[in-house]
Parts: sequence; C-alpha cells; structure tokens
Amino acid sequence: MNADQDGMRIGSKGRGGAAVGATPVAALGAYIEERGLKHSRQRELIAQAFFESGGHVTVEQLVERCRRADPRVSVATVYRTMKLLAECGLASARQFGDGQTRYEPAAGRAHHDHLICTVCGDIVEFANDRIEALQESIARRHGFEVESHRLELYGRCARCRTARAEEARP
Amino acid sequence: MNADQDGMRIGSKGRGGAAVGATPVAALGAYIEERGLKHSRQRELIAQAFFESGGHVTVEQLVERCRRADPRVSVATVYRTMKLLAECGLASARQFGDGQTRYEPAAGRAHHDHLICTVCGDIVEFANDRIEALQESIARRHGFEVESHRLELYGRCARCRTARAEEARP
DNA sequence: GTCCATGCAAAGCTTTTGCATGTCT
DNA sequence: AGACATGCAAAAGCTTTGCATGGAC
Repeated sequence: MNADQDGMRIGSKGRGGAAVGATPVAALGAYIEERGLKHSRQRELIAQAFFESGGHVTVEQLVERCRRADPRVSVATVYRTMKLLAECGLASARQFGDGQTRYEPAAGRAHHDHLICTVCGDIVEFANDRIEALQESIARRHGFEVESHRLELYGRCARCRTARAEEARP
Repeated sequence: MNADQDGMRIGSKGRGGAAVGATPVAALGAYIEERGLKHSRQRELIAQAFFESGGHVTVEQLVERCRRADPRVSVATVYRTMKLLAECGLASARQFGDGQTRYEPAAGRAHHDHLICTVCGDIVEFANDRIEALQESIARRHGFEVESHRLELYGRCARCRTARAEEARP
C-alpha cells in the first residue's frame, strides 16, 4: 500500500469503521476459544459497540453505548474486554492529551497518525511514508531502533476555522 | 537556527540543562512581581531543582529533589509551582505513555521531539525541519491549521541494544 | 495588616483489583 | 461440576482543591 499521499480518512467522528466485515468479532471469537476463554453476551456487546464506533472512543463512551443495549454492563468489564481486544491485536490504545485512554480498531491496519481538532475534538487519521522514513533515519542517527512511534498534530479543523472566521465578521 | 540535521542532544538523562545561565529563575521572579504574586523559598527551591534537572522530570522526582534541601516541601506546592512555571512559559508539560506528567524547560527553545528508550527510559531530544514541513503540508491538505504537535519515537537506545546483543551471546 | 503561598488531608478522575456470584462449556 | 466472566465496591495512582496556618510585602 502506498500511503505517501496520505489522507486515508479512515475513521473520523461519526463514520463507521466496522465495515471491514463481520470479521473482527469472529477473530475475537477465535482468540477466545484458542485460549480456553469463554464467550459472553457482554463481550459480544462490547466488541460490537467498539467496532461500530468509528474509532477513538473512550471507555466511558463505550460504556454508554453498551448500556443502551443492556444497562447493567459494568465499567470494569468494559476495561477488561478492551484489554482483551488489545491483546489479540484487534484494538489499540491511544493516549491523547486528555487523560482518557482511547481505543481504535487495529485489525491488520497499517500504521497511521492523527490530526486532532482542538475546538471540536474531531480526530482524523493520516499516513505518510516520507515522514516514517525520516523518523527511521533520525532514530538510526541516534543509535535507536524504533519499535513504535506516534505523531499527533493539534490544531483547528476546516469547519472550526470557518466558524471562527464567520463569528469574527458578523 | 537550522535543525534540519537534527540531533541536538539537549537534555538527556543525567545531564544538566541549567547552563542557560541564571536567567530562567530570574524570569520567574519577573513574572511573579508583574502579577503581584509573592516570592518564596519553596518557589525558588522548586525552580532551581527543575532547571538543574536536565528536563523530562516527573513531579515525583522534583519532590524528591526538593526534599533533599528541605524535607517539608509538599507535593501540592510542587504541582502548583510547576503549573506556574508552565503558565509563564518557562516549563512545558509532556505526557509520555506512563501516566505521569513530565516537565521540561521551555525558555525560548525551539520545538523539538523525543526519542524514548523503552528499556532504560532514557529520553533524547531531536528536531528536524523536514518533518515539520511535511506535517504542515499534511495538515493543510486536510484543512487543518496546526497549533502544536508532538512526535515520539519509542525504541531501544544504542546502549540497551548492545546490552541485549551481549546477553544473547555469552 | 492584608493577601498570597504552604501544608495537610480530603476529594476527583481514570483505571485496576478482590470477592462473591453468575454464566458458559 | 468446574472454570472463567461479571458486577459491585473498594483501592490504587496521579493530580487538584478546601481550609487553616504561615510568610511576604
């Protein structure tokens, strides 16, 4: 895949990221059986809520989502299940600056980074091979072997910039 | 300043970053008076500990450092003072993945990013204009106006890579 | 003397954990 | 039946805050 042009708007707010097919939930099932773990209504509920969420969801948001289907889902279970999803490679945890862990789908997806709107909180993903290459060369120059990295750009998205411009000229 | 070659090893573990002169502490003094705040032994102590620290210190580490000079320094005061230093632009807060806020000196320093060793925790700074330029162009392509960004590369530093290689071949 | 800073302890937040109970196989 | 998952509430880790006291101006 060539991401050098960047711009895969993979999972911004409001769009579904679950369209990968029914696969991820099945993959969780496989992982569960493989390890002698057990299926449960909650796990399916949480996995479904997560994969339908479009990514970058907080645990709080997941809890809320799940409770619409079953009000008795506990926070602890959501934490535990998300950890499970992360372990089997279906989710990955991200820390943006706000003190809450966010999860995004990770099933076979290439590495990508984030643009985050400081006004509306919208999160857009992008990937750029040239940046990745530069990172590698910088690391090498310092004797580091890169295992992972993260890049976040914070700023105002198009919509919020427009909004602000209009409000300035009323 | 041309940082395109990157590699300013500004404040790695153990090295002092306070050699900027006696200026930063004075700058804090100015800010304090300007705002009708008050000088105190603790504030000087904390500022000194911070500027001598080489950067990327946690609050916990600062408390420890300060208590060597005066065991009665409270955690709350360190938090409050670091917030003050951040407000007046002398310190900036960073969140790496470990749940603790770290502070680094920020007095008139250009933007830079971090290489973090996942084995020994060493943190090395670098700056690279080409990456910054690419970030700008990506943001523009998405209609974003960048306010700030952060880039962190996680991996094993030269020392830890060597150590591991030796242990494999005994 | 007035206001600000400090210390302490309590409280806030997010996340984790212990334990009795419920559920899957 | 046996092993694992769940819910609840308590606890843990970092940070903030309320309040009485102490210190700066």
